[in-house]
Amino acid sequence: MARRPAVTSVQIAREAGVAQSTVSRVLNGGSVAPGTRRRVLEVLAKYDFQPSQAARSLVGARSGLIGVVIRDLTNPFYPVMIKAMERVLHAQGLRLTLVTDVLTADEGLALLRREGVDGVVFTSAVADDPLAHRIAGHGIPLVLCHRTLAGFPADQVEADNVTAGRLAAEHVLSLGHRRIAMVRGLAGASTAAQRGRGFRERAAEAGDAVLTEVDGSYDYAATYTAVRALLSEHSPPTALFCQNDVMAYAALNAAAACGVAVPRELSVLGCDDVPLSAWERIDLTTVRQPLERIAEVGVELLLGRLAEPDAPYRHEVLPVEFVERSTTAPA
Amino acid sequence: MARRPAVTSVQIAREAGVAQSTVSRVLNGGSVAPGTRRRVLEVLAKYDFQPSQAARSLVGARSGLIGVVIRDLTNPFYPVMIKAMERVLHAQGLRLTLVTDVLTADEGLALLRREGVDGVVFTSAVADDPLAHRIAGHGIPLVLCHRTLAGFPADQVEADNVTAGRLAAEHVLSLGHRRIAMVRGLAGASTAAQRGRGFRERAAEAGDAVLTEVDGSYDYAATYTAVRALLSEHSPPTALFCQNDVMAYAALNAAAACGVAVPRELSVLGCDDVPLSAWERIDLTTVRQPLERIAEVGVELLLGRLAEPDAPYRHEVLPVEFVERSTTAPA
DNA sequence: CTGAAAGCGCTTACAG
DNA sequence: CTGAAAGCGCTTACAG
Repeated sequence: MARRPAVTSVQIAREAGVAQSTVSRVLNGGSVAPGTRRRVLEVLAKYDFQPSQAARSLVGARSGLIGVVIRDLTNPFYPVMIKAMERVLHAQGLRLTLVTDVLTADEGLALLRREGVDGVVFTSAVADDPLAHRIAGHGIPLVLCHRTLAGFPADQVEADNVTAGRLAAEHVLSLGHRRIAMVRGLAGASTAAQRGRGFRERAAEAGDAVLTEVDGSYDYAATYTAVRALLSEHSPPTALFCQNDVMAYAALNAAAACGVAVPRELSVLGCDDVPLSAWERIDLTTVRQPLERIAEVGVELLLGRLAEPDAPYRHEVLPVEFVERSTTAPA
Repeated sequence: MARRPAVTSVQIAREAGVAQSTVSRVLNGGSVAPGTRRRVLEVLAKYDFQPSQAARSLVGARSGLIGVVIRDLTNPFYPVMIKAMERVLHAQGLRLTLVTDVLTADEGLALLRREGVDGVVFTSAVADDPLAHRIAGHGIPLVLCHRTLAGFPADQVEADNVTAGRLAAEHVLSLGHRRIAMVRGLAGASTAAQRGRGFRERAAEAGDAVLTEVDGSYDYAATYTAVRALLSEHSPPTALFCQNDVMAYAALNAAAACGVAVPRELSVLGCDDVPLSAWERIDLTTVRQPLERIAEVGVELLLGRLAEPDAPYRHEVLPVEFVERSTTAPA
């Protein structure tokens, strides 16, 4: 079996002629005489010794494992975030365990508990999220990252999504569009609520804009269908704000399928600025949120929390930036 | 600390009035009298007990953890595979730990050993891969999945990549193209070698085709640059076969950047058929390999190996399928 | 600085 | 069917 380690700290100790606890000390940076340390290090190197994580986390105060809860790994958004988190965690000698939507909330929680994660970065919160509450209820430190929950007792980090929505509306209005539509993200997601609010408020300020809303739920297929229906109505909108990039891709493709020219007949805007959006074939006008930075801050907040469990909660709001590309044009 | 479980099997045992070993038996399906089992189950449910994985894998024969070695998570290829693997593993009560290119080979190996993985699904093999050899060298069962290594002592599963290359060449030739280019994948990757071979052989059979090759290393940026250079030569090719879809996207975007019309001036073909390729905005002619099936078979081979360590090695080759879309046209 | 010992929470023979 | 005990490989006080 692969499981049982080929060599344990006891054997290292024997060969180095010291006690097992001494091996443990050189491994964990305890006080050891230079000569002893050198001798142990040699044997350690000889066998390329790797201490068993299972034993370590069974006895130690920490497992060194951080749970990361995401939704759909195939949304190009998440790989970017995960990679950024992995980098920060790895620099601290920590590992990451992924909980995706392949698991139910119950299964995800059970997993995080069985694994004994030190904390959780939660990226997929929705209003009254049962999983977020239950994780916290089990006393597992967590931070809300990317999507937040008002009043939730935890550190939180998100983009300035209200401004993102306002910037999108601003652009659409300045191009002269007045028949406007918005594809909403997932009900209950703070990003959807905030982007929607910013867009609506700014659109209302114009006075003469007509805003239609349809549901996309941050889902490609649902959006594709919804936008095809929208575009075949009597007087379709001339501009369409999608609350994230993936829905904007669906809209772009739906428009192509309907023979609606972008941006000549329809302007399309997204929100996120995933790398894909900069491709010439897509070239999506969107609002950039600092994806990697959000992920990094999420992890940093969690590590800070683990270091100082009683510090006051922090809530970071990161700036967004409008990115004009070629899917938008004057009405 | 989150780490220390709120309730352990000893406490469950006490409350149920049985020995701790009895709790273990109902947890693991040992023989227990119906009445006793019911009583224990009740207490288990009352606390929603979750046994510590650390303790379990420390003492048990298996950790229940499978390592999955991939390269770049941001290649849309991998999320699809990982999701498929997660599903199969989850159905067996197993978990997955990801090793990506955020880690060096040394770090990846150390991680897999410390974690005590029961086995590894290796998807990123290159010729003489040091990591694959070293994993095997440590006695950790592994299967080569998606990319293979001739003569490597392990179960292997891959697509019929030689045929994939042939099908691509066949299509290009039948459209009348004779000035042809191929963007090669990563040197040392079996997929690149096989797809290249199939394409070259079939192209050679035409007798009058001129084939140029450039390096893309399965990398978006490298391919983008290489294709821009290629398209600005005196007599650029009229058809371009990219050994995977990501490189084809780079080619499509590079062509757009150069003002080269696809498919009128340049036909572009990929290989993989990632979901993205079906988008109207991309609509890439490509050769489909059964992504999810490859992932599933990879996991199944590994589980089979764990069940029967001495079975003869299996080598599965899964069929591919040509998918004509709109990025190719007659010369 | 270093060793002997306890103990983390389980699974697995071993008795009965 | 069930309990008592050993032991997995470590970390962490506790002595010396």
